[in-house]
Amino acid sequence: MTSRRDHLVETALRLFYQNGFNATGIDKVLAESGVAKMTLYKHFRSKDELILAALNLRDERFRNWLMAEMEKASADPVERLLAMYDALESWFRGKAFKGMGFSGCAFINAAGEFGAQDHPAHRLAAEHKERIVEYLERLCADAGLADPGKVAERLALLKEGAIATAHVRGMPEAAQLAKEMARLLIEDSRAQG
Amino acid sequence: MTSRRDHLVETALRLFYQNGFNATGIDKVLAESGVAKMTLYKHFRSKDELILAALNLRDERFRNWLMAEMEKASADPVERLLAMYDALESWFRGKAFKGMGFSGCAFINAAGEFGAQDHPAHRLAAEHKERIVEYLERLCADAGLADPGKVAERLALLKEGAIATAHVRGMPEAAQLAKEMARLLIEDSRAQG
DNA sequence: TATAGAACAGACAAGTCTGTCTATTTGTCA
DNA sequence: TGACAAATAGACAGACTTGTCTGTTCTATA
Repeated sequence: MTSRRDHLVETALRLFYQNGFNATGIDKVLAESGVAKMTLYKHFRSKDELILAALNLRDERFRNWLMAEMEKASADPVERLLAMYDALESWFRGKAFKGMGFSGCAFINAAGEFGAQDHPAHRLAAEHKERIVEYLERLCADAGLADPGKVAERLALLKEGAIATAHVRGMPEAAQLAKEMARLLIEDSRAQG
Repeated sequence: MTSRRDHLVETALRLFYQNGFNATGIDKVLAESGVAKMTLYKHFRSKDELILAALNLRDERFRNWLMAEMEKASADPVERLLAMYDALESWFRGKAFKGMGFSGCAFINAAGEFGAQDHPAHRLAAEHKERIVEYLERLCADAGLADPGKVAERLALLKEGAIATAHVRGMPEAAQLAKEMARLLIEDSRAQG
């Protein structure tokens, strides 16, 4: 049995993600979740706080999903890195998070709506991206690649490019473009290592 | 001397880009531009139409700026392709469009706020991206690269990745990461051609 | 079964939003 | 200077926003 608070954050995440943060009113979240307004304001001081809670949930959920997909694909670190792009493609095709069709990256979207670099939601987005880079860097190191930090940053950039392309242009196959480039990159890094 | 309509669209673009589409009210655009509300509604049927006009202006301005930067960098098509990433970096550092600090890609942001693929603003964003791919494809063909369409898509994906990374994480050096990968990619395409 | 905390419904304030309207002023061309 | 078109200010409607408040009902535990 989930708490009212969790249920609220869950609903908020879905609506914010699908329809945007500013475009989604507090009343819609309440109606959809069947929670009373006073309950919301008991748990959160403001809509902004609810937005941050929703993004924190997304951060945890998304990274857990991505890491699980990568880890179940193979035990080899290089194969795991490449499996990230297959996971992305299944996300782009709407097969990853039940009840939530693909609407781009929640954090890129948040950074778009809250443009100021020092806005809490924008900062949270940056942290999310950096946590993923850290994970990729560990895998690169495990794979024995030269300069794992640099390779991880490049693989992450390919991931962002695939997400933006898939969303803006409705082009899920962008994931495979990114994967081919990633393969080339890792080969190059091995030739030099 | 610019018409009232042009002045309105110019101001709208700046405010929508810096502060978001939904977060920017019509009244702010009017106050900032010194235009009367009735003048706006004489030229545009709704705020949505003003948004589309602003995005169309952005499309034209941005592509002209990018192509000019690339073309003044070199006469060699491969050098021109690589110069794109240098242009991106100067944009990320706020040196490209006077009065408009870098707030990510207006079209990625628009796709984020207007998530539905068939929303006119989302469609316009997709068209903008595809026009740039077409331009890159012409340059790839001029350079005699094998499969210019494929290389152009890859170079474009690197561009999107650099933009998203630079914006979300405040990391303008992402442009150089993308440039190095682009160089690797073009070399690879030449080896096969 | 009694009590306490949590969630409920629904009204309300104060402000913002888009879009419409009228009446006045400005600017241009003959 | 006269006439006509364009732009102005500012009020207004009606819907929507976030956040507060009151009083009722549910639920879990002692």
